[in-house]
Amino acid sequence: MALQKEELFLKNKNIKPTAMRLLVLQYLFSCEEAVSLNQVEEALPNADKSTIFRSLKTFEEFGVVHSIREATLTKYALCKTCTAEVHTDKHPHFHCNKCDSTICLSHILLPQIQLPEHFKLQEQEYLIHGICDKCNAIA
Amino acid sequence: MALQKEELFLKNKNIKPTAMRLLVLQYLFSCEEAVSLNQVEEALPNADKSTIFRSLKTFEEFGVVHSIREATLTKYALCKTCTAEVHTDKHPHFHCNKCDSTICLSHILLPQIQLPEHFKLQEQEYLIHGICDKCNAIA
DNA sequence: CTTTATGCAAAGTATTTGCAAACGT
DNA sequence: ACGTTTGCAAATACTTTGCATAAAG
Repeated sequence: MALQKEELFLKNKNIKPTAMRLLVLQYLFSCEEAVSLNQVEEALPNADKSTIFRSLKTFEEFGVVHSIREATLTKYALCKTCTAEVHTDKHPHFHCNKCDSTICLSHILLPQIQLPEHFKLQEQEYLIHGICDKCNAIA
Repeated sequence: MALQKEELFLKNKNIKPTAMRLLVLQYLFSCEEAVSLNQVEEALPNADKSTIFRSLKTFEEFGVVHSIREATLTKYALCKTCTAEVHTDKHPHFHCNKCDSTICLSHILLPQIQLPEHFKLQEQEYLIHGICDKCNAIA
C-alpha cells in the first residue's frame, strides 16, 4: 500500500505507526518547508488538532522532526539524521517576512559560539528573518 | 529628583517620559538580565499589565529595548546602542534551562551567515540554551 | 483644546491537558 | 483484557486590543 514507506520509517524509530501518525508523516514528507500545527490541521481536515499535536510531539521526542519557535508560533520540519537519543540535525532556519515560510538552512553549520566561562551549551536556535528568494524575485 | 537619569534618557530617544514609562525604565535599568512582561508586572504591582506592555512596545520601537522570543514567552532587555532607526545592538542570547534566566551575550558578535542566493537578511535571533554559570556552580 | 497615555475588561492566538471512548495486539 | 491512541472539550498561558477616562502640552 501507499503508506509503506512511512510505516517502515516509524517502525525504525520505534514509533507505533498508527493511521493518524502515518497521515501526519506523509504530509510532512510532502512539505518542502517547516509547517505549523495549523498547517498540518488544514492539510488533514478530518484529523483532530490535539491528536496532530501529540503526534508531532512524539515525532520530536523520537527524533523525527525538530521544532522551530517563531514569533508566536511553532513550526515543525523533518529531521535528516536525528535519533531519539541524539539530535544531530542542527542548522539555522530562515523565516521570510513576506510569505512567512520557514526554510531549513540544512547546508549551513551552526557557528561555534565561545560561551563565557562556566556556561554549558545544550541547544541552539538560530532564526534568521528576511526575504526569501521567491519573494525577492517578485519584488 | 531620583528619576532624572531615566527622564533624560527617554527625552533623548524622543519618548515622552511619563510616570509609568519612567518606572518601567527604572526597573529595566536595575535588571541584569532580560525580563518578561510578568516580571515587570511583579516588580511594579500597581501598574497595569497592558500599560507596561505598551511601554515596552514603545521602548522597542524607539530602540530602547530589544525583545527575545523564548519558548513561550517574550523577554525584554535594554539596548546599548540602538536608535529608533537602526537597531545595531545585536547579539546572541543565552537561556538557562535550569533557572530560566536570559542573558545577553553582548560581547559575542552574531556570526556572518552566508545565505543562499537571492535571500535577503533582515534580522537574526540566536538563542542558546544551556546551563548558566551560577547553576553550574550549584550542580 | 487636542493629542497622547492609562486602566480595565475582554478578545485573540497558540499550546496543552483531562477524560472517556475506540483501537490494536 | 491491556495499554495506547484518539477525539472532544476545555483549561491554560501569553499577548494584544477597544474603549472610556485621565493626564499632559
